Amino acid sequence: MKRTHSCGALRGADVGKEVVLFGWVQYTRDFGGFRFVDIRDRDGLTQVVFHPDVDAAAYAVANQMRSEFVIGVRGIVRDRGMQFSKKKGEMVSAHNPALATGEIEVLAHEAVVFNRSETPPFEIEDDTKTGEDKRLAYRYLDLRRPKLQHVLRTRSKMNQTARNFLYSQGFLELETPVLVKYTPGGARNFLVPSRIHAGKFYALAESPQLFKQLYMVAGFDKYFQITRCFRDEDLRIDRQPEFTQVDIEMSFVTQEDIFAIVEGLLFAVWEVSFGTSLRDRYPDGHFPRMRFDESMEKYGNDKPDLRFGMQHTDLTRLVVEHGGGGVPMLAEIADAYRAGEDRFEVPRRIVKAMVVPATSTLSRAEVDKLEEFCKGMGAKGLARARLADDGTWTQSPLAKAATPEFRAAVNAATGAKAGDLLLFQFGDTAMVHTVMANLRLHLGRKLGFIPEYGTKDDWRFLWVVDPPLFEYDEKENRWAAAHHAFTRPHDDCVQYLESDPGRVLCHRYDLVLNGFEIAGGSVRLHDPEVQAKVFRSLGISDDEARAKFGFLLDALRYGAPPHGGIAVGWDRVVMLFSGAESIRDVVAYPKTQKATDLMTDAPNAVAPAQLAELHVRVVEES
RNA sequence: GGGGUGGUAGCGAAGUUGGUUAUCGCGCUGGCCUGUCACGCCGGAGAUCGCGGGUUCAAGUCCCGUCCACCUCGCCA
Repeated sequence: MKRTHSCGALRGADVGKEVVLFGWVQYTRDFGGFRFVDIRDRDGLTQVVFHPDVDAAAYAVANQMRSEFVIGVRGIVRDRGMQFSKKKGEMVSAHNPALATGEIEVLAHEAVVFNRSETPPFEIEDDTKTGEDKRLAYRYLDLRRPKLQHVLRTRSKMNQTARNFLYSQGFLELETPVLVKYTPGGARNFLVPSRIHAGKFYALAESPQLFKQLYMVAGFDKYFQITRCFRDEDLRIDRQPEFTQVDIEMSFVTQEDIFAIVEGLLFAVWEVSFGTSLRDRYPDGHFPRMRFDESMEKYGNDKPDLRFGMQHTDLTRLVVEHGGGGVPMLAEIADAYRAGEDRFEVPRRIVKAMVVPATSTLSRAEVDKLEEFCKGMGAKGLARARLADDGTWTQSPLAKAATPEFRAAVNAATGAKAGDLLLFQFGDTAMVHTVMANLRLHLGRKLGFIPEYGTKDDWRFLWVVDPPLFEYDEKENRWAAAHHAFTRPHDDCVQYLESDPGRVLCHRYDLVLNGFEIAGGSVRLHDPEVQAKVFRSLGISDDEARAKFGFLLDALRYGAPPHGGIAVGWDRVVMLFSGAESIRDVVAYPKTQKATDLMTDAPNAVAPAQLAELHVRVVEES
């Protein structure tokens, strides 16, 4: 037998043809005298009829068939036609409109079982309720489900589209090493011991960052790569320890040129994923932009989900003006600002609020649960106030202390109306941002403004631009590079590099989609003088810089072109475009949240001899 | 490392204030059935209730510890 069609191919027009189908048994339905077998492959499902009057041998084979057996069938395509339904007592159409092949069936003249299957640990069907851990342990069975087949096929098409698009724009697909030198800072690296060099290690590349810049120095002008990156950090719903980036770097470009390429790329990929044009939503072909500081102020993070409102209001200045408004804990913050211990340019402590609309009634118990939710993220509590008709606050520990002037000012600043619920956070800036950002998302889901996962067919792309070059490391008590030390500062900020590092903005950009960062990059710093200033701000001496990044600094002195680039988090794009619940649903063989592989049981211990060869000794922790 | 949710036949779930044969659906299996398509009908097998301690006359249920999965903070330039 030689296969003639896939299991999703046959239609009414094929009636009368002799065909051969290969595939897996999806369901069997036995009627005593004859038997239906649904045969499945990656293309679809076809109903096969086995009847002893047509071929007794084939019918006998069919009686052996069970779920997931691998079979071959030769037979004639025929229209399902009208059939007498015993249940309904009349002639009815036997067509199945739910099935692409539902007009026809194959009347079997010959059948073969290529391989039997043990009863699978779970059924191969799309609306599976089987737990993810079970499915990961039998991933090869899970991947048989049409849903996952579809995701991986779409992913394949998206890869092809990305390649075609970037080739069409003059890019070269160039490779970079995975085994690289360890460089400190940034994400934790996986380390690979060297057998040849006792006591020395490679790192798995967390990104091709340095090598793609060296390609620019080497004159390749436009580089891209669909590449695997490795980071030994804790996992999340959108993070895997190994993940795929569409990595891009270009010479002689501005930020605008890079945006245009990524927009073009995503418009093209969107089209093959959805069969529609993103121009329906973004007619000029560009995504909107927001400054980093605006994003932080209104959304508490640098990846705002724009599908709903409930923006934050920064009340810090207002609190300072009102001397705390009568509330002791706020007065403490106000005093610190007035005494100059805190300053607005680089605030260490802030006060923020958000409004939960009156239409979204939250019970007292629910708000108490929200408070626990906040405490889990480091908040001391969750101050709240419900607005009465006259603007006074009820259900609030602040109600008595707050002065009427302060209360009115807060109501005005936040735009809160009668019945609305005000939620407050104050204290350490990073904590307040984290808590408020997650609170907003949590409420957004709880109140039904956004779904638990997926998009609800609402797509909000956004470039977040002009972030600070440095952020202050409270633990180390010094300035650190927010992205990396080779990001180009804004020209009008260079003057502050050494005097006031916190004010320096830079040419870094992230592309955000519905609250997920799907791409990030920067225009690189290629001016050695400015580079030296950046290192000085970071407290990195010339010697240190040379030890860490010597090869790159050398390269930049041999005629480095101005250049910049970006990396697209490909798994996240596939996840969002395919409506998957997590990144694991778009990675064929993913790791668990503890970075294990439930199917292969990686990572595992190895034999002492193997360790000895690598000059590695394992130390038992006490 | 912190906060949270869950773990009961192969799979998904129920299990009351602790009470003696641990329930249901799917799957599996035997039988019947000539138009189903998640076929239907009748019967059957299948569980050390994640694991280890403890309290109790008695623990799936209460307590302590621990493992696994998931969400999240920290972390992820």
